[in-house]
This record gives sequence, structure tokens and C-alpha cells, in this order.
Amino acid sequence: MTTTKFSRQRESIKDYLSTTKDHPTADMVYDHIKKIYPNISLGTVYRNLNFLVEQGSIIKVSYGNGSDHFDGNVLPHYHFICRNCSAIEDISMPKEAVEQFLHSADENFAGTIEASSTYFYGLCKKCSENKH
Amino acid sequence: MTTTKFSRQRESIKDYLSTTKDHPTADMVYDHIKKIYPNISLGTVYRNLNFLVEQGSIIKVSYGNGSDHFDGNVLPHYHFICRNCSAIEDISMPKEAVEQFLHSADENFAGTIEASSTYFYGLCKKCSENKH
DNA sequence: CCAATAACAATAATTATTATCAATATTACC
DNA sequence: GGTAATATTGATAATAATTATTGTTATTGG
Repeated sequence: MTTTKFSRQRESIKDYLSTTKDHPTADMVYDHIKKIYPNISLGTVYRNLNFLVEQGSIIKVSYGNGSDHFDGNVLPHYHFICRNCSAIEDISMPKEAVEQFLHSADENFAGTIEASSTYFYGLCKKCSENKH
Repeated sequence: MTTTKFSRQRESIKDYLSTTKDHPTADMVYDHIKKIYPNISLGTVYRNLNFLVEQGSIIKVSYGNGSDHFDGNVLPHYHFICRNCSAIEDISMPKEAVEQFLHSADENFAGTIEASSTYFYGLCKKCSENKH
């Protein structure tokens, strides 16, 4: 079997994602980690992001338009994407609402539902205030 | 203003998507339409798929892994992606369940929620039966 | 400390999609 | 119906995002 070795670059990426509330893309992570390890390469960032997603330490947020984003918050929560400024924000929902929704899906489907991901779209607070 | 002219290629793409229950990618649409218009180009397929999405005649299904898929069913419904065979299937949910879920999201968010998209993951009927 | 090898940096390759442009098809008008 | 105007096409080049390759470096078990 193949063992996982420690890597300061990977650790740094994980740390960054666990402390920021942004939902950076691979490129944004790259820009940030470069300040600490100036000769890290973008490929290493991608490799480690995929590794960490695989491992369950971070979450990949992909909502269709352009690049994937990454999130260090692995607790169950939902994402909102602003159609004006493209910012991604978290939405936490009461457990009951989520359970009911999943239950309803399960009732209407023949196979086995194991997980789900929901993206909400609209205008964030700032943008909806500035729109008039 | 710019008027929209008829195009047999576009019509053919729309027809195909409205009659299939698959959720083909641009490439799969291309392969199908080529049987009817052998010298259609992939660019034309992309161009028309985007046009039809814009127009609201079809829906784009993008759940992160690889290519976008397209769906001729524009009635409100949800999508399930099998983690084993990658098939995409439809799930329709009772209106109340959806409304309650959206309402709950709205209550927990400061901005304005206008739309949402949910993907369910797991094993489809066939795969969950074959797994043991 | 050192050999084995996981992880690295640099970069090439791939995949999915969009843009460009001359040729063709569709439509409005006579 | 014929023709001018132009939307759409097919072919292909370009771009964006991500993954694979390769020789070098860092980590770790013995």
C-alpha cells in the first residue's frame, strides 16, 4: 500500500481554507500560498485540493459557471451565489427543513439517495441594497 | 434589433432534447445530430445549445464533474446523478416540499433568493440492485 | 544518516468551451 | 419568384481550467 507523507504545502492549503470565509478558486488559493511558498506551482495546488476533497477535509463548490471553488467548512451547509457580484456565501438551514426535503426526494426516487447539494441564486444583501 | 432566423440544425437539436429522457452532453448531442446533418460542426451545437438555454427552451445541467449536460424538460424537477454509472435521472418533488425548503432558505439568508438548483447523489435503481 | 519513495516545480497535454470568419441559408421586400 | 440583407453555418483557431508527465527535492522508516 502507499502511505501519505506530510507536506508543508498541503498543510498550508488546508490551513488557509479552514480560516477563510471566502470560497476561493484553485487560482486564488495559488495566489495566497505563493506568499508563503513563493515557488509552489499551480499543479501542486490542484493536486492537493483534489487530495483534500478526496480525503473529506475540504469541499468542492462547483455551480457551473467557470472555475470550481473550495470550502474548508465541511459541516453541512448550503451555498448562495450572487448573480450580480458572483460572491459565494454560506446559508445554514434548520435540520428539520433539510431532512424533510431529503425525505421527500427519497420518496420520489427508486434508487438510493446518499447525498445532495443545493445552490441558491439571487442577490446578496449588499447588491440588493445597491440596486435602487 | 436582431431577429432570429429559423435553422434546421437548431430545430433538430431542440427536437432531440425534447424526445430523449437522457441528459446528453454537447458532444453526445453532436454525435446524434450528425446522423441527420452529417456536416454539422460541434461549434454549431454549442452555439445552439446556449441559444436554447438563453431562450428557456432547454435547461443546462452542470453538477461539477466534467461536461455540462442538457435537458429538454423545462418543467420544474430535480436531478439525480448515480455515483456508479453516472446516469442522470429526473426526480419530481411535491410542490409543498420545494416551497418549504425555499422558504426556510429565505428565512436564513439576508439577501434575495431568486432560484435554486439541487443535485442528488447516490445509486440508481439498477446499480443499487446489482451491488449485492 | 541514508535509502526508498511521496511530493514537488516546471511544463506539456488534455478537455471543454468560446470566438473568428468566409461561405451558405433564410427571410423581407420588390 | 428574384434578389438584397443578414442570421447562421462549418471549419478552425483560441482560450480557460484542469490533469498528466518528468526530473528534482523533501520526508520518513530502518
